[in-house]
Amino acid sequence: MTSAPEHTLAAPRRLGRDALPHETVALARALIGKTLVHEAPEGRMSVRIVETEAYPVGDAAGHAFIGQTRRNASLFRAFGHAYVYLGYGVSWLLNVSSESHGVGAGVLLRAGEPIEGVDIMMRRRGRGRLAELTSGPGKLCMAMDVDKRLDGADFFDGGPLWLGEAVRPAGDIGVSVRIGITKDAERPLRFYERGNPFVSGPRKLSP
DNA sequence: AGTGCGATTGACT
DNA sequence: GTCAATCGCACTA
Repeated sequence: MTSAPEHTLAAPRRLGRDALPHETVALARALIGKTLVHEAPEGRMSVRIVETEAYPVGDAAGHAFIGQTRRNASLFRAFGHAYVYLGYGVSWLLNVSSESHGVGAGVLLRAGEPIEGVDIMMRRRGRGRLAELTSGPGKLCMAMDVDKRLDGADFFDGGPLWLGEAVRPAGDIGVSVRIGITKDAERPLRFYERGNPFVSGPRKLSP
């Protein structure tokens, strides 16, 4: 054999806590192209992050804006913890806590490009098109088996949910307003990889 | 104890 | 394109 099996090409190394910027908006941008991995009981799944949204300190649209509560407590944990909550009573949504302990801010992971465990994710999502497997925050969590159990998990403590180096460098990064919010709606805090078919939302917002 | 509301999705016209 | 589903949580009383 002259070439390695495809799955070995896709295995990234774990990123350390200080390999990413702790400031919220910088983190949202830096996460584009990085790998999100979940080593779940049913198998290992990973995606290349292609869309994020920043919810910085003092942002009226952020869940931390009202202060720390039971629901948003994970946003106030140290940099690099998972904040998972149920949106619209229907979908789980995954964030990475940013800044430092006691400061409520985070980055929403909105979409990924499937890399490993595509068969597992397709099964979890039911029959559907590959283009819609992980092209939205709720779809991403459904596919990767992320739910309330992972709320508060540390991305950098060697656990099953972690962030890895980029399998392929990020391309041109677009910026737009965030999707589906009404407060502080005009702020350009959504980041996505231009031209990537797995980015969510209206084409209008992702030229 | 009751009320209102989403950082969404998928089904349907 | 429109719109209902669905429920944990924060808030009011």
